[in-house]
Amino acid sequence: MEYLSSLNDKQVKAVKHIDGPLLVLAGAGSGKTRVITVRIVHLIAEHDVLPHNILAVTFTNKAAGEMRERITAMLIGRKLKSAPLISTFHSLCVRILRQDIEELQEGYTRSFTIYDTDDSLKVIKGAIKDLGFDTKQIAPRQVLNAISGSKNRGEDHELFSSRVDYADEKRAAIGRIFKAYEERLNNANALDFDDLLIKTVRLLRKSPETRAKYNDRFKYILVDEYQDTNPLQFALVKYLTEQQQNICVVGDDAQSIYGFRMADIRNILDFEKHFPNAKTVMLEQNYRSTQTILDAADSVISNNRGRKEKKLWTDNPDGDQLIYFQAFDADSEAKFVASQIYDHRRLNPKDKVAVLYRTNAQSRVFEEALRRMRIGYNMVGGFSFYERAEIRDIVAYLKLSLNTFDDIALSRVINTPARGLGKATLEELERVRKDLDCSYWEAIETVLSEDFEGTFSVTPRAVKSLKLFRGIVNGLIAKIGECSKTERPVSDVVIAAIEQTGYSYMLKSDNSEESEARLANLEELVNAAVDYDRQESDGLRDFIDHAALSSDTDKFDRNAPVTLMTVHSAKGLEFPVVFLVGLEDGIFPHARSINDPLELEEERRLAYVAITRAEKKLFITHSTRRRVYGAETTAEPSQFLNELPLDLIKDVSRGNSWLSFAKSSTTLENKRAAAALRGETHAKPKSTYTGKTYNSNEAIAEFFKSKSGKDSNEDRSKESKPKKSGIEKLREFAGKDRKEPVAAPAGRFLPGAHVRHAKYGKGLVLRREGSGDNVKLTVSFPGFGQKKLIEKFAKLETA
DNA sequence: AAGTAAATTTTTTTT
DNA sequence: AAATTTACTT
Repeated sequence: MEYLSSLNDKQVKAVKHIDGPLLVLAGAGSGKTRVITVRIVHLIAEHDVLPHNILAVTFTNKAAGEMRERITAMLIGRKLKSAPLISTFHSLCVRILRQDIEELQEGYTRSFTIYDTDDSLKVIKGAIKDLGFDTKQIAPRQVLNAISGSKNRGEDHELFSSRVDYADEKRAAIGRIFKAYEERLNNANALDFDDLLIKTVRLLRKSPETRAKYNDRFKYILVDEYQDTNPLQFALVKYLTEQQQNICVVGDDAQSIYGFRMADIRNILDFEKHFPNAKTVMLEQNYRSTQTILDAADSVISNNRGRKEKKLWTDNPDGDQLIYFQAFDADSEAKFVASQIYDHRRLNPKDKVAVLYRTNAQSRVFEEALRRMRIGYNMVGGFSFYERAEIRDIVAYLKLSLNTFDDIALSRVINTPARGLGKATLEELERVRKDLDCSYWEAIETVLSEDFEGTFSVTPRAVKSLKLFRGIVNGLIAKIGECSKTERPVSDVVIAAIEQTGYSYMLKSDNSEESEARLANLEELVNAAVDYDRQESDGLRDFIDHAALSSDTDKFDRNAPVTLMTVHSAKGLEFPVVFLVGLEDGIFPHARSINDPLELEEERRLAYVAITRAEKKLFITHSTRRRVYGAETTAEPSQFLNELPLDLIKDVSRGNSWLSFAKSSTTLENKRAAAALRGETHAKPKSTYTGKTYNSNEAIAEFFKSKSGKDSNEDRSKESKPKKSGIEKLREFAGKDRKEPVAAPAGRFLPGAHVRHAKYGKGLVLRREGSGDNVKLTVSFPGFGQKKLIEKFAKLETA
């Protein structure tokens, strides 16, 4: 049991708890993955549990892969007949459904197709058109979000529609689209990502036998990142552990960052309620970061109201200060990051570096800067291999061959490569499909069948093309059958799909560089297929499932010197050096979250996750100018910067920065103001607040008021979740405020104007009240918060 | 029917 | 600014 010696007492406690529910509340960097992996090894080695009977569930393939690797390494040398199943929620569901979905009797067969987000959007677009709506009035993306949200809360389209207020036309429309969407998926024998969970839960609910079967199979279940489970995932866990109750969940409420996917933090907070007799272990010793980094993280997260008090501590040294850089624009920010990486790696070549940003769109400038300095990097997320058009085309051929009801796959490839099937033919086909209420494939069969010759308005040329297309797909179907018993059931079919569809001919006859790159990509697909065949091959279907469920996130390479990724993707990872970039209001926290206190708290947890990724060095940067949709805008420093302990930060900006102002402003007045905003009577002695933190109702009220002047034309009323009435009122208030005409003489400081103040420096005018000599201005000074000034006395200058 | 030019939209975060 | 969709020419 030497593997136990490397654990602390609490960790050992978690590992040694065998039977019954166990909750491990594990702070950032407290060795949570270690506990899970050692626990699994312990179950096998000491308690003779068959690996086959163990299930560990994670959220990402990346996490699953990592865990699998570690466990395999620890179990090396033991002769085991089976391996524990380590899987994401989604692939677990696919595994169950591929076996038992027919029990559900909802018309689905085992050869169902998985629709990814892109496919779903296409279905929605089709449904919108079919119902006579316009995609301009109803954004498909918005519909998908509404549908997905509803599904993840465990609601179906009927429940959705029953909740429609008749005055709300848009919601009523979405309800109808929802229904049509479900019908289309059902007809196509297709499941979207959410359906994978829904159908599995429904199956387990419906069939006690199936439930018993999996309870029997999975005697010990572990769930990682439990704070990110949504109601469906919770239900799944509940059913799977119904009999044996051997459930171990690990998570940290402070790191719950998937609220937008309906993750419910209460799942972890109420674990003891959901699973009586649960034992709880708290892991609070951090092994990862320096004290300074932990202080910074704690200082930020302590601004959240809804959280379990947890005190993370470490034996690690204080370490370096945080390094702060304010850039002039996004390019100079990237340049700074690249040169710092260069310098750091010259002295510490072994240190892995991560650049973390809020949104994928930010990655570009960093890629360019790193390339310019010839620093090798690895980017996670963004554009996945399987998202490339040529890969998707070939995969679509394969999906269609496995399931000819897959309308989306069919419409993707019917004229790819071009074979002379144009708009007219496709429209005729669509009509036939609608009239007969069948799939495209059946429509093609009908159009081509001799019984109906002359019935349809298709040109002879089109008939020829359709026959060609049908021949190709039938050829592939035959090929799949032939190859299924051979040594190469996947790669031979993939090669056939590339060759027989005319795809490789198309790319080869076009001698552009792009075509060559695409051919190379297809070769990579073949390589992946060959690899798949070489491993214990589960056949073509699994290969395709894998393509659907893998996002490039799991392509994370721990050996890459520099990794670029979103903060979300970085969860669960750690790096000696971390750059947290783009700390600006509107980016981090994201503009979409700024108006909702709960979403803002999630952004703060996200910031907490970002900070706690760092082991030794943390760089934080922001830029004063940034392009949004190609237009240059000025950017305010992130409100989270205000929440950091400023005395732990070293400013390396050129010239005067937001931080230099913030640091010099430690007047009593500001401290009092900050304390009052937090609803405290006395400022904490340790506090270094200088500005406003937006976490009290008053502050939020002021925030709304101030924003009203800024983007006055924006319609932000639509499709908002039910919120606290107080917030609604504030919005209304902000709305009224907005309409008030601002009758100020020209040349004065109107809302939106950039001004300079002798003491506070640059600021933005948010509000203007009164007239004549009594004009009062509300001005936001980065680092000082908002100030009310009498225009006459303030001696403001235009900046 | 296919290729090109013009217009329009896009950005949260992920399986 | 880039990518996607639509409109227009051949």
